[in-house]
Amino acid sequence: MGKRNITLKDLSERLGFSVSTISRALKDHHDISQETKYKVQQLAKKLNYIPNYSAQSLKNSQTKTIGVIIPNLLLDFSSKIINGMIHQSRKEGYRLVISESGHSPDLEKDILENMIRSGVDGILLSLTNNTKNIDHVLLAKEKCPIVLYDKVSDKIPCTRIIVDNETGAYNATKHLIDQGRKKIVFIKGTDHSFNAKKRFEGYLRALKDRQIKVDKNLIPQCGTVCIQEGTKLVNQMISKRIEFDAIFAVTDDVAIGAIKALKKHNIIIPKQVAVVGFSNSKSTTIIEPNLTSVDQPGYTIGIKAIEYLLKELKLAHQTEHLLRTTPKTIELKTNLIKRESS
Amino acid sequence: MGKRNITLKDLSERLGFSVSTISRALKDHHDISQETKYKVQQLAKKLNYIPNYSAQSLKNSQTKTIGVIIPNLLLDFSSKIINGMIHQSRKEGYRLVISESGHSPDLEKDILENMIRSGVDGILLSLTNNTKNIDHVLLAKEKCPIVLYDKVSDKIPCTRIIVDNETGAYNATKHLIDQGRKKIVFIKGTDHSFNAKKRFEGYLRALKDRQIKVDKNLIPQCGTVCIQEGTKLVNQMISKRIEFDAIFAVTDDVAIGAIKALKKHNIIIPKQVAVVGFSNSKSTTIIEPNLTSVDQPGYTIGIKAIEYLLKELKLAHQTEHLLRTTPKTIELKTNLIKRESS
DNA sequence: GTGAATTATGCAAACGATTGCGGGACTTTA
DNA sequence: TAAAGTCCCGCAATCGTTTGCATAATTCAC
Repeated sequence: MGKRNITLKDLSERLGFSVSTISRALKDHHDISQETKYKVQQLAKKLNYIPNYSAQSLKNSQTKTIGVIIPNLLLDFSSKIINGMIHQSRKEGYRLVISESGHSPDLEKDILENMIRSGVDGILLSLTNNTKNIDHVLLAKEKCPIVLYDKVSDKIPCTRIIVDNETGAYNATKHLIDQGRKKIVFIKGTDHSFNAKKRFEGYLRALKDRQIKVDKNLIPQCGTVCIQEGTKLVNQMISKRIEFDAIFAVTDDVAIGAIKALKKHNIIIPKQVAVVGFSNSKSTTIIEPNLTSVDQPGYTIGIKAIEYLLKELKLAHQTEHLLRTTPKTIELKTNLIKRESS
Repeated sequence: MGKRNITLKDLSERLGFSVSTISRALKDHHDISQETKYKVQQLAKKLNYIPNYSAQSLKNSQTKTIGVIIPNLLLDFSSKIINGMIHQSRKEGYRLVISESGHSPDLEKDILENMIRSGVDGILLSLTNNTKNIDHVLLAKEKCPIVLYDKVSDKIPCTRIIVDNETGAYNATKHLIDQGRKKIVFIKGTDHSFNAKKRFEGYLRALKDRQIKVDKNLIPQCGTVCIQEGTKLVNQMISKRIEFDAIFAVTDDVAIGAIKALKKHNIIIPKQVAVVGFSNSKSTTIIEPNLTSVDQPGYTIGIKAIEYLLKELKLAHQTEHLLRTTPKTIELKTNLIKRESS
């Protein structure tokens, strides 16, 4: 602004070449002579020519932008994922348009539609905890490639980038069992969360492996997944005089809430009760005792999500239409970080 | 895309109207008869017509997207800011392209240029802690409106959205003084950080107001601003047998590091030493004792940043060129949250 | 020295939407 | 009945870039 941006036409007028020659010269087309290329490229540099993105998008019908939908940005884990996406997309020459659904399915739907209207080449989607109806996703999928990450659903036939929640939870539980813990509480997440379900399955498998029988009293369930809820549930168990020697919580926040409750009742961690969380968020090293937790490779999720989406974009671009590749599921390994709480 | 997107031309062919009539009918132009409008709008809805963003951008020479550059996403405060931006921009019909500079001036410069190439209408910029040379920003400012937020510089003549760091620090320090604390440590941030400087000034003013003289021994300085650094500095002071009865840290992380050091030395908080941080991050309620901290309205910063940038965009659009409005500085109030640590 | 191949460039349509201008059909006014 | 006004609508240019095709100039082979 100030003054208008330089265009191909400007260059063409200054140099006496046609616009098409300028265009080709700038992209080193073999039809153009070295001399001409040189002149054009020099002038372009001198005048700081910047190709008009919109015009290119219009012509090439690709916007080089990727939409990202995330339920909650205010989590360490989310930031890590976004970070990976930012870095990888930058490397690949794509822009990222990021929006937050705040765990509202309606907003999710709206954002999805909006992104498609505003012309993104593809979308990275992590579902709301409350997304039950998935029609809007299926519909969106008809218009542009979608890759699911972290919070996924097996009802949506898209490539999925997730962590191996089941094995992560299995290892965490086994870690507790190996210490001789027998009465291991599992604080469950909400019911229709894919991840929460997998973590529960991991817990169950570990118990089964070691022939510990499942005690429903030891498996309270969160309404919302947060610190307060962890505290509340553990308080309840204590006041019901339910006995336990370990707690594995579906989430770090819940685990931290649990720790707070235990400390309030002067229960010694990890001597009397060991605690393990899930996510390895920053808080794990701030709470005392430091919380053992299952680390999820958020940054890598971000990277992979971009990678796989771009693969699909390239395929779609070659074949000139959305193809129904059999969706893959990429499961990333978790890593149990042992700390003072266990 | 399976099948091509519907265009105005498609509608025009189906209905027998010209493309221009279709265009006008869709935007409720008064030149078009009710009947025609109805027909067009019906068919558009039925076929799910989506105007081509790139074409509109090209024609209107505005992309309806805003670039956001942030030094570090992995902070509660950053997430809050981004959140505010996301919500406000959405409300105003703008998209957000977000990138992270990782506190690298080179990357900052590169991202800035890239955003301008890729055609954003305006940019929201929070500077790197290491940005000394600001030429790239001034240069970018010639091409598109920039609003600075949070980490700003007074050398750049742009509108600034910041919190009132000085008053925040002043109040925090006064709070400590009011409790009878006399030997108040201030753990300083890096030297050329605008915010850190202001916080230090607030600290100094409070001391001056209460006629406490400044003791350089009580003002250690961070290399990098993090937990470890806080611990290290406090450990040093203790081993040097420097006496103090309160610590005000430039950042929550530093304050948390300080608390860890104090606890390790069995110093009772807040009885022997009170601690106050800055930012009111999530960790403040996880560390024990809970940390008193200066709350910064991150979400509001995000909102305001978008608001003021859009104001400038509208002005620029009216006057058809970048105008040098005298840049305003919007200072948002902070709020001291008192907790157990003081 | 003629035809073919190569090299370098320009023409013009296309991408999809917007908009100033012009004009036909119809109604109103004097 | 002629002039003026109103209402609807289409033509065509435009935004900046890309690209298939045509064309002109030059070179090569025989």
